[in-house]
Order: sequence, then C-alpha cells, then structure tokens
Amino acid sequence: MSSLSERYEPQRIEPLWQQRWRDAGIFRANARPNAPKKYILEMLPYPSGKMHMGHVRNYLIGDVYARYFMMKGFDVLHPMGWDAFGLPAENAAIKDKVHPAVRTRENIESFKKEIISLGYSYDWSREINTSDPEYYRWNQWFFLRMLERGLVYRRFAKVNWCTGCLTVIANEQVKEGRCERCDSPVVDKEQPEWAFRITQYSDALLDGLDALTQWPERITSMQRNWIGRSYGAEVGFAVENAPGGEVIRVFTTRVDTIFGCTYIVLAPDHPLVATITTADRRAQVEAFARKMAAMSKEERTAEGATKEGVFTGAYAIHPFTGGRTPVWVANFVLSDYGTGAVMSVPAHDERDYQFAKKYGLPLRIVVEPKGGEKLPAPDQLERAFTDDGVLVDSGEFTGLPSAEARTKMSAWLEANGKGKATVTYRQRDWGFSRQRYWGTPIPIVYCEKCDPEKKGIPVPDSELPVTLPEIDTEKVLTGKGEPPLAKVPEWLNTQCPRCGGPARREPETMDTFVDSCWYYARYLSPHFDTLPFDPQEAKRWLPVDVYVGGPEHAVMHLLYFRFWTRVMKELGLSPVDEPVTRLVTQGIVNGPDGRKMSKRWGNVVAPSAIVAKYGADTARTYVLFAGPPERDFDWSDEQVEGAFRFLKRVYALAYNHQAVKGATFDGPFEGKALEIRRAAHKALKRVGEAIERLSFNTAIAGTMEYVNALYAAQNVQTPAEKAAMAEAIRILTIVLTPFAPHLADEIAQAYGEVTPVVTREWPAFDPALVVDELIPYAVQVNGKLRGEVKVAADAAEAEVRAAIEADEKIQAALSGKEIKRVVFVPRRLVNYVVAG
RNA sequence: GGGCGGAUGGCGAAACCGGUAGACGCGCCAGACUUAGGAUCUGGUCCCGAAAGGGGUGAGGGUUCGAGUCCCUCUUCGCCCA
Repeated sequence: MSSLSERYEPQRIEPLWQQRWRDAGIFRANARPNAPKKYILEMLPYPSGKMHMGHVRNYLIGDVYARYFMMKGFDVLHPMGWDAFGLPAENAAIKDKVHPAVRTRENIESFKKEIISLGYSYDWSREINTSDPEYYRWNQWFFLRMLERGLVYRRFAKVNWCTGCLTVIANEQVKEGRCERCDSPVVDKEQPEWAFRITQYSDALLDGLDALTQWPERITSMQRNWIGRSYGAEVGFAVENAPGGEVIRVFTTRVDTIFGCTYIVLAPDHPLVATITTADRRAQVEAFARKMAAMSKEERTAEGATKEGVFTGAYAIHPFTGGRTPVWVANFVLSDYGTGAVMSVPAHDERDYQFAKKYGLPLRIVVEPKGGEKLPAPDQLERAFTDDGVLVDSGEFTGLPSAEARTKMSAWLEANGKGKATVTYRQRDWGFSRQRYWGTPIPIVYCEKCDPEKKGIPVPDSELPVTLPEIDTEKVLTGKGEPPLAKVPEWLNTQCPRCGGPARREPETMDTFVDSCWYYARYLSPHFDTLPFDPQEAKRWLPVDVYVGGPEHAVMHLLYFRFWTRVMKELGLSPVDEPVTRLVTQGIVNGPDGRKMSKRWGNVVAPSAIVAKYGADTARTYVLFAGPPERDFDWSDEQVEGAFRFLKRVYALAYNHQAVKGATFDGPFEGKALEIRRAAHKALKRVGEAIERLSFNTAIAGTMEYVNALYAAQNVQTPAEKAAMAEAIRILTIVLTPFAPHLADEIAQAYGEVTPVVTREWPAFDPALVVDELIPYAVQVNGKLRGEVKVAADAAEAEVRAAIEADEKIQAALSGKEIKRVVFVPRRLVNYVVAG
C-alpha cells in the first residue's frame, strides 16, 4: 500500500476512491443477509442537467446515515434513481425541438456524474428510471388494479387549466392563482379527467398520522389540515312554496348556532338557483351568476375580495323554528365544497357578519360566552362571536354548552328527518390525467361499438406495457391544442380488446406523482417482471427507515405515496400501512446573500465548482457542518475554507505520524498515551451518538475536537504513545468516514488497511475510557455560580461536599450564612441554599 | 385571519432529561516559524470592569434551590393554509 504524498490533493484521490468503491461493490444491499436491515432513501430526483446544493445536502443526510449503519453492521439499502418523466423535459422539447427522451438521457448522464463525484454510497445496481417501459408498465398495472377496485374513475370536473403549460394541474400545484411551475395564470375549465378515489382513504390517511411519531410535526399537521376532516351536520331547509318540494341542504360545523340563522346562501352555480329564483329577481340573479362564472375560485374567495351577493326572492323554512328565511346567492360560497349552500349566522360567523352588515340582514344572538358575561345587543355587536359558549334563545336547547348542543341538535334533525350528523373533508380526489406526451400512457381504449358511453375499456394485462410511440418531435410537441398523443394516428388507432374492431387509445398520460408513489418498493427488486416488485423483498426491507427530502412535498407526494402504500397492502404486495418510519425534511441552502439561490440574483454556488476547487470531502463536511439538517442556512465561502482547513489538518496529522503505523503495546497505558486513548474513545461515543440523532454538525464538531486533542498530543515517543496514536488514527478514519470518506480511505490505506473503511466495524467505545478521572463540579450559592471543584468521578455526595467546603473561596461565600438546604446533582453541581 | 416553526456573541451555531450559557467553526487580536504570508502552528476572544465583582439567550411576567430549556402575555421573522 502506498504511503501518503506530502500534500492533500482531493482532486487526485477522490475519483480513484470512487472507482475503487464501485469496483468492489461495497454499497450493494444484501451484503449481510442475516444482519438487521436499514432502508435509507432520499427523494427521487427529477434529473435536471445540473445538481444544485439542495440535492447535495439532501443526499448527504442519507449518505452519512447509511455509511454509519454499514459500519454498525447493518445490511443497508441505499438506492438512487430518476424521476424522469415530466413537464420540464417536454417544455424544453417544445422550445428546442429535442425529443424529451434524448434530453432526459443526457440530463441523467450529467447528473449522475455529479452525484458520483460527491462520493455517495449508492447501490447503483438498483438504479431505476421512471420513463423506462420496464418501470411505467407497472403504473399501468396499478391503474388497472385500482380501476377494478373502483379506485379509479372518470369524471367531469372543473379542473385547473394552466394557460402556460396548456394542461391540467393539481390543486396543490396552483399557487395564488398561478402555476407553480411556469407562473402563468390558471383558469377553471370543465373537462373529463381520470381521478383516483383517494378520499376513500381520507380517514385512514388522517388517523394513520398518529402512528407517524418520527415525522416532523409540521408535516403531519399540514397533512391533517389538507385532509381537513370536520364533523358537522347537514340540515335541510325546505323551500317555501316550492313546486317540486325542493329542499336546500346546507352543511355546517356549527349547528349549535342554527337558531341564529337569519338567511341562507347558495353558490351562484347551485342547481336550485334556477328553480327557486322568483321572476322579479331573475335578471339580477342571472347577471350575478354570469359574473361569478367568469372569475376563478381564487379571485372569488381571496381574503381581500368583497363579499357580494343578491337575493333570490325565495324563502326557506327553518327546520327548528319554522320561520321564513330568505335565500341569497353569494360569491363566497363554492359549489364543490360541502353542499354548495350554507346557513348564515351573522352573529356567530365573521364572514356572515360582514355580509349581513353590508346588505342590512338581521342578527340573532344565540350563543353567549361561557364566563357569564353578556354580548351587547345585536345592533351593538361589533364583530361576530365565534367561540363556543352556552346557548340562548334556542328553544329546548337553550342553556346547553355548544359541544353538547351540536350532538343533541344533530340527533333531533335525524329523528325528525330534517338532517343528520356528517363528516366532510377538505381533501378532494386526485385528478391525475395530463394532456402531455412525456408520461405514462393511460391503458384505456375507446370503442364506438362496445363502449358507446365512452367510459373506456381497460387494456388487458397481457398487452402491457402501452408504450409511448416514437414521434416527430417538432410536429407533435407543439405545446398547443389537443394532447400530443392524439396527433399520432398510428399509435392512437388500435384494436378494441373486446371486439377486435377499430378503437382509439386514451391520449392522456399520468401525472408524474404516480411514478413517485411506489418507486421505493421498486428498488427492492428493480427488474422483477411478474409484479411491480417482489413481495418477499418487501417483507424484508419495508418500511423505509429514514426518508429524506424537502418539506415542499408535505401534501402532494407524501400524501399520495401514503395512499398508494395502503393500496399496495390491500393488493397483498406489501406488508406495511405506512411507507416511512422516520421522515427528515432538509432546509434550504440559500446564496451567500441570504436570498434563495437563483440565476436571477447571480448567487448560485454550483456543487461542481466547489468539488473542483476543494474536493467532495470539503463540500460534504461544510454542508453538514453548517447547521442542523432541517434548518435553512446561507452559503458561506469562509466556512468552506474552514472545512477545507480542517481536512488539511487531518491529512497533515496522518502524514506526520506515518512512523507509528502498525505500532502495538500491551499496556497498561498511562499519561499521554492514556489521554490519547481517552480522546479516541470519547470521539467514538460522541460522533456515533450525534449521527444517530442526525446531528451532523455536532458530530463534525466532535471530530474537530478530537483532531485538536491529537494535535495537542503530538510528538509521541514511547512505545505506548506510538501504539495509542496508531489506534487513534485508525479511529479517526472511522469517525471521519461518514463525512469525508475519500480522505478517510486515503489515510487508512497508508496505515495498512486493505479494504475501504466503510466495510469495517464502527467499534464500541470503552466506557472506562470516556469518563475522566477528575470531573468538575459547579458550586452554586442560591443558584449563583461561586466556584468549581474537581473531584474524583465516582465520589459520593459527602466526599464532594467535603472537597467543596475545604475550598477557600467557597468558604468565604458561605461564611456567616445559615445553610438551609443543599441540592446535589451527581456529576454536575452542588447548590447551597442559604439565608442571612 | 388560522396552523406550525424560529429568535442565543461580530457571524454560522452548541447546550440531548430543567443543572457551570456560548462546545465546534468563521472572523478578529497577539505570538511563533518564515525572504514573504492571504500557508502552517500556539494562545486569546459574550458584554461592563484594573480587579473584586456585576450583567447576559427577542420583551415582560410566573413556576423552581436552579430556566435558553417549563407555563402565561407580547414583539418579530419564516413557512404552510385561507
């Protein structure tokens, strides 16, 4: 084995080690089939051409953890692949006339080179690519299974139509009325689409969150809000003098306030509007409905938007009081939420209050605060009282607390056939069809003869995969008009699987969120060809132990992926309810100016530039040292220099001590030799524990402290010292490996190791060596620090006190005072509580 | 407006169960080596004070022998939702 060259040259040694690791296959899973497993996963990247610092950080978190557990003797699965379908490649194709497959292949190639250049511990034998028919055929397979189970259906829906991408996008992709990706305005459009019945799992997904104790609370709480389960009541208000006996169904979470309902509001497009509006009001109501139809949902309900409405001329009968209640239409009620109708209680709902004030509608107070204070008279009320309280003026329910009233009033409604207790959800079904080329074809055909209603005929399993056709990029990918696949007749026109007659394929493709719903399971058996993955492997490897990614995926990917996991369990493929035990969401790496890295600000720090200048180990060490994984940080060139300096210091230490290579000593170790050994074992403990807590910045701090201790112990002379230093350097390579694996291996091999450090065992620390013989006790008087005394580590309270009370400074602080109490905290402090 | 998360030296941060606040790094200061230093090594570095001592974790209050940590009120920044 070669000795160390004089200078630390990361650019020379790093590619050599990356090659050796690959050749030796040391990151292959199943290396230790009898050991406990760890499945460590980072979110599947979309392969843009260049990696950015966010990726670097994302993968490092998983990488450090993976390397550590490899050394702890676990069989580790740490795979990587490509979320290769999607809009950017297709948009680029429209612009540059390059086929998305070509662009994607190029991007993957360069992205992968960058990943490799950072020295991550991936098992590349399991690499997957979601645009590969071998992968996406299983999206189609899942689609068919879900269709059989009624979890896929076709619906007419008001969809979000992005005027830039010319495609339907998910609610979650709309940000303030604009497309998350291209920032073009998004408008409503009625269109048939395919949807997954994810709402059938709303309760399971919500209740399942309780089991996810190792997920960040902000993520589970976002999912909880997103699903938005609310318990309420549906109440029927019969329309007065209605020819067809029409009843307006309203949904409310505050049925306890129903005696305060002074009017009803319908969505402008509510089906009853047309029937019940009186002749004299018709023109006005229709004009209003037209005006609202031209506006997007966001515009209508935006916070600043004024509440607007018109009276329909109709009245409804209050189910409890029998009173006449006017019916209005207004902009803030949406037809696709709840029942599209609300009962308005202006005294107890802020929005209703504003509306009532604007249009001079009456207020009725029916809930008073619990404490016994009275609300002012209705016309004096300055704002709605929206808290729970005690009912007043509510017939037989007067005097009940709100919560109890809700239960009893719901029961009354049900008993009298006027309504019922209900549960509603904010979450909608997942519309997943896209008018795009670069995605998974939906395996459906339409046959005029067998399927006149155009419900769609599933493609039989035996004909999967339905692959994307070769296309003339320039002609087909125009970004305009009908879906691209509809412009490829030789693909579009096919045979009906039932009658064999002419049929047309479904030209829409699937949302790429489908791809990322189950890829974590595909890694287990990436070439399995009878099912999406091998259920036997799923038993061994699932769930994922640690999943690392950005918090921006809190409600889309992470919810769809939980949904899919449950479906996979029902299909008998997977044993788990939840895909991931522990979720880590990493913070953003901002530019040095504190702004988000962006070409616009010219503050982008390219990983490749940092690797070229300092090497991967410096990039790794710096990014991990900058702060805890979940926190954002601003890039700092000075701190990068600091990380580089540290690694050079490590290298110099190893270089200067090559003479101790192979030194041994039988002990006992004393003096400096013992101090060296203590430092080493403390480092093993501290760094190991910090990594398990994902506290990488403190793990690196511990390694730095260790290196400082070894510098302080330089110039080893005796055989004991030399042996201690040889052991210390060996341990240094171990604790360094998760962060700076190339450097660690370079040093280790110069000291005689023949296999990469990551294949060696992370030794257990010796408990006797991690405690100092003398430990400092803080001495406090009435909680104020008054001194410090060093005492034997195992000293009992009496001995500690004797030592303290012998100290002159302490005696001075205690003299003339009456000691009322002494608080003794072993190994930490003694606090004298005194008087006088 | 609602939910969640932050706020600690000149800067990034640490303090895991309530127990010596500021580990580690950057920056800065001093020294050593050196033809040279923007390399490297050593020491110092929360604030006030010569010292003794005092003050100090966004603000205010509380619990406790003891609070960065727990509770209440508020300020402010960020993210998500409306």
